[in-house]
Amino acid sequence: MVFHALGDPMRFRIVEALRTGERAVNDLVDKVEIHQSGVSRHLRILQEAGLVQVRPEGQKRIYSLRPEPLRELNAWITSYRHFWEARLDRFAHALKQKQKRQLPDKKENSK
Amino acid sequence: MVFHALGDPMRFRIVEALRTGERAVNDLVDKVEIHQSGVSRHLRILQEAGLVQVRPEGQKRIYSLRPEPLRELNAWITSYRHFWEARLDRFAHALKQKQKRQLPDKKENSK
DNA sequence: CATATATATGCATATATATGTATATACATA
DNA sequence: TATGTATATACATATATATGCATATATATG
Repeated sequence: MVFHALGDPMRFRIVEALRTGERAVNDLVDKVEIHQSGVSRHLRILQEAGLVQVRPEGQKRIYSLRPEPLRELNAWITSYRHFWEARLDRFAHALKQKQKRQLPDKKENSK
Repeated sequence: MVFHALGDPMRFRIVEALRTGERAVNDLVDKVEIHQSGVSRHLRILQEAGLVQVRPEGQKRIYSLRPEPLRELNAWITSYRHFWEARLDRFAHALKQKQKRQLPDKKENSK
């Protein structure tokens, strides 16, 4: 749901625009060059994905980011970290071989 | 591009299936319940997004994850971390007040 | 209350997307 | 070479999506 919401370029731009702080709808319209109705609909989708929240202020409606889904996204991507490191190892192997000579036998419990 | 690629539920499942290691197309077909042609097309899209790579092995084609876009995704989400922490501070405030009493004046350079 | 401002939504439409079926392509093997 | 296996792709189609326009709704202000 979050990936889908961020998958649209316009919505991504809106999220990036909200990065620096809360914004009224028309402020966002000025940034992304689509019609106001489109921005409102994108905001709706972002809201349904939990990525933004609204706060009325007079006749304006102030949108801001909700950290929760971003935190979850971070958790998800973090769960792949071992995978990156495993990949890096391929290239880091030679380097480690070098290091072994510097630090002869440093707790080598991995196969 | 990466968000869009991961935004489709089937492609997300394929990525998750590749998490544990490389897989031939038919292995993936067994996991996600769509037709083989669909899986091939999703793999194409994932490949265009840089998320997977292929390696031929006999008549099979072995797909595996490419760490690079995931690393970039991590970099992107990390750039929002200060934002999360700012939000967390609202709730962490009371806790910090408590801690202050335990550790009276610990280098309080923040405003 | 009339009018202006800010935002959301119904409608129409063009485009994108996901999917299955059938088929092409590539490789292996008898 | 003929056949089987594995995968990709052309085609058709149903559905989703993004967008603008017009309008409804809500709030502020004269």
